[in-house]
Amino acid sequence: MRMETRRDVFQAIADPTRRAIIMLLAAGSMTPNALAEHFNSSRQAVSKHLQVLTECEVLTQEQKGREIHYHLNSTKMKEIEHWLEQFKQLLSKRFDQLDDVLTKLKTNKK
Amino acid sequence: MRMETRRDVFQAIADPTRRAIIMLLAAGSMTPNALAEHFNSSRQAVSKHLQVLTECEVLTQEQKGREIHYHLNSTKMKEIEHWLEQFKQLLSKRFDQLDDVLTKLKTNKK
DNA sequence: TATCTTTGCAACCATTTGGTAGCGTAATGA
DNA sequence: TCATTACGCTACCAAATGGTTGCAAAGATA
Repeated sequence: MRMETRRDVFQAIADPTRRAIIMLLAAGSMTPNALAEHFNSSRQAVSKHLQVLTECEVLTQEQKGREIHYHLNSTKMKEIEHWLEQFKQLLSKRFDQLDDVLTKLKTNKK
Repeated sequence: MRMETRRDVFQAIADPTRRAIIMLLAAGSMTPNALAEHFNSSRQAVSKHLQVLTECEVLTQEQKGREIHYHLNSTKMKEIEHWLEQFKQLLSKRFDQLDDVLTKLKTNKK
């Protein structure tokens, strides 16, 4: 029973196709059709992923006539970076504590 | 029509509860019951997440009597880091190209 | 030994996901 | 003007997800 649809960067990068789309858009903005050509999946399938990515605010749309150009909002990706940073800090803290324990054992042995 | 169950680090961190579990385990190994106390969800729900995380090889189990201690395989997290690194490189490349264009425009104006 | 505790596992359920097919609309181009 | 193209949107489908309840196994404890 999920309360609400979770739409965050972490969900954005959960799907391999979406990760590929992000990578392609990191190289430059593209239209759905141009993107779809890079995949086996249909235009609609890619379009759905683009929708998800837009909801996650990883992408922004720019209408140009009948074409829509999708741009990457690279700042959103920093959330992942930030989370990883916190994770690494927790890890290093743990190893610091382990160091403490080892140091104490040493001094006790003296 | 999904071909196979996707089980990778990216799917592991897609769920907020799983991200929290990873954070807790970054501080030190724990049993399912101890973990479940940190959440509103039931032991079984947490256990399911642990199962997913184990399948993703983000966690390893260690049986100690009737208790099971879950440990973090922090090396798996490097996959995320690696992906982010690639992403950033692509981004910077794009900006380099933009720089090229700007430089050329400058020289043309001369 | 009998009982409690920790845990995995299977069954089940509602919702979400990733995908397809088809329709409507608006812009482009002959 | 008429055909084509690019796209969003809806409806639909099978599989996956996140969650629950209940049960069984095996270790701890009295």
